[in-house]
Amino acid sequence: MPTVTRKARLGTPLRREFYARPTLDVAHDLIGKVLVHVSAAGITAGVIVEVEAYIGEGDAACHAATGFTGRNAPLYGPPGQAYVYLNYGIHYLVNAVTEPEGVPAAVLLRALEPIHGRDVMQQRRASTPRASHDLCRGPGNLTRAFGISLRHNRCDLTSGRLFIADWEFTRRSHWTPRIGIRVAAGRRWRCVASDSPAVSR
DNA sequence: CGTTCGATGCACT
DNA sequence: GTGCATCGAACGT
Repeated sequence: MPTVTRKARLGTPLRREFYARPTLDVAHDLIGKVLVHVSAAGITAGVIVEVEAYIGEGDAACHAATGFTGRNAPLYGPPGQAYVYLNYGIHYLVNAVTEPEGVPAAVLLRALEPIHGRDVMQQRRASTPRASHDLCRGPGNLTRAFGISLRHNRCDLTSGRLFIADWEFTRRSHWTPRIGIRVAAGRRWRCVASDSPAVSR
């Protein structure tokens, strides 16, 4: 079965030390890694090709810009856990928390290249058939394709059914300004795989 | 091509 | 009450 083959080729989940580093380093190194979700509907996996960094209370676009609140509490928690929230009342967005515990920062996952479970993604996306590179393009689209919701908030990405693992290929990447935000848009904290057809816009 | 705009929930002011 | 780290349909050119 392809399932077994793919799983066997996946590395083990990235360890907590990977996330307990400067956020820009983590963001850069997440390009080319693989997000995996083992769910009842099936296994989905995709190569991370677009991310954005949100760093600290001094970053006006970071949810921690107004200090500790109930919603942004995960940002202050241990690195390597997921921060999931509902955006525009419609879309779930998933982040990987970074930096040592107490430093509110995270990397937003914005796009993936599907490598397994495209049929499951397609079903979750509903509507019309989509090209592979469209299934997980955009932060709201990828959570939908992966079945990620508020249930995954604060879940541990270094163990369990939702995790990020090494992958056998590395990707060339470059930095651009963050997109879709209304403040602090000048910072070039968006990292994309340079040759990917699955990135935004 | 391009731009506008409605849907929709909730944290925060 | 306001404003989103969005998406896609519906327009206009």
